[in-house]
Amino acid sequence: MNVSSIQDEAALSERQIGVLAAVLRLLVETGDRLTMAAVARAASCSKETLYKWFGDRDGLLAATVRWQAARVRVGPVDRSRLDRERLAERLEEFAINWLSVISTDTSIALNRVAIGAAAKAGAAGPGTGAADPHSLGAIVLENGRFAMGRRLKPVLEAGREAGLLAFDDAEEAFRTFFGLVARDIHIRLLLGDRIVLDPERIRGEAARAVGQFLALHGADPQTGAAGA
Amino acid sequence: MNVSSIQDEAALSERQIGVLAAVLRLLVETGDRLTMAAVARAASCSKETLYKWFGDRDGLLAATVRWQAARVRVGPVDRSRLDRERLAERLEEFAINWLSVISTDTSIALNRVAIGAAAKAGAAGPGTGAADPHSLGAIVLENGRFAMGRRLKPVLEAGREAGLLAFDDAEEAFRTFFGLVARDIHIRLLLGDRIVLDPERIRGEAARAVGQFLALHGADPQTGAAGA
DNA sequence: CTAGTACCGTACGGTACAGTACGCTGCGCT
DNA sequence: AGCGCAGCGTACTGTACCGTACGGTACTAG
Repeated sequence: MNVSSIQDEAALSERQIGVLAAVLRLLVETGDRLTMAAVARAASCSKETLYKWFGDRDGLLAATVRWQAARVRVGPVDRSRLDRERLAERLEEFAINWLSVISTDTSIALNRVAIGAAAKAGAAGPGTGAADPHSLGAIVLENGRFAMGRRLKPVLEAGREAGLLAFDDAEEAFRTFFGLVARDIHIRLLLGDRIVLDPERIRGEAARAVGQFLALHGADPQTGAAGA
Repeated sequence: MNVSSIQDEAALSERQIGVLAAVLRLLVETGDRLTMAAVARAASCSKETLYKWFGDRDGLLAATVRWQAARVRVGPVDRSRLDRERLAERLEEFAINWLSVISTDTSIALNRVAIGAAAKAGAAGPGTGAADPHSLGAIVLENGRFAMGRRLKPVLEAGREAGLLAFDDAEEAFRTFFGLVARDIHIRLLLGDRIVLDPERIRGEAARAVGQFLALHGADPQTGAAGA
């Protein structure tokens, strides 16, 4: 199906990035009613060029998702001397960043497209084994949920080494943090519920989530961890 | 757009229910590649009848979602004398039920369709005000997330009155519970990640979530609440 | 037996859109 | 100048599918 002249790490020309930006804009504006003709028009290029570059409608979508996902990266882990204050700050920063990203129009649009793609391909799967790693859903997951896990876990482990956190499994601890941050927000946004998420509110949500997480996994002098 | 000969509370005939069941089956099997012709074939009825009954493709989808959502209801709130044991049991029951539902093929398919519909209608909205209450997304939200909230909040409040729980706002407490139960599971399922959720695992997740929730909002003799 | 009703099966019109073919333009190279 | 190439714009093909129309069938009422 997907010839993909664009390999994973192939550099994108300026022009091609323009195309992807146009795709993203259209995706946000018109939902998944995205047509190749509309992309060509919006990007001032010909359909034939689109097919030459991206091989396929799916290839175009995948390239867009990959490209957008690549720009989510944020500041590196500052591993230097953790005290409780610094750790909480770091976690809050993560939470704020995460909430800011998932409430973005582009993030919502991309997640919706990926979920739609998963719906199309969902039934054919053999049941055993993980989902096709080239699917949009896998890409979004990989660059969203899992990337965040990879970035946060070192922080958690540093916190544990510094005696500030207590947990058995960093993955589990991260998932709890994830749940405390997102709660019902993500699914509501995806389903079209209009939630006001101004920076104020995001900051508040982040502070609450971090407080709760520390209440669960903060290392009290006397208590062990409460995790499963 | 949607003429909907089927009003919200109109009784569905046996035959019509058969059609909706077929829609659901096809939705699970073929993703949102659902065509009216396929439905007619699967339900052994004519397309014309489909249009007469449901007015529209959207109407058919909405009827299916409503019908399926209506069967999520579960046991009533047993308000009789709460002790800590009983409360935890009740919460676990909720969590187990919730996880069981959202990991169902049909639930996933329906959520995906609703999210896809939200994607199509997403950009046209005026921005202010809530989403169209007739949209599939709104229906799913109303019968899923919000129905669960309405059912769980009395339990939480009963727990508070019995001195077992401490929180300021039942809605906020519920959202925390929601986050602790679902964590990253729902979004991963929607995006096509294959997670094994056997009853064993579900029970474990539920127990953990309840433990964490009680750690956050359980009324210790000495401590106030930690909620925001 | 005739008329009416409710429905099945299928054929048809119309439209939207993926993917392809082709002509034309401008640019670098020799 | 002549050649090749990258790419724009557009016209074209094929297909999928929504929504409708129509003929045929079973069943009921009078």
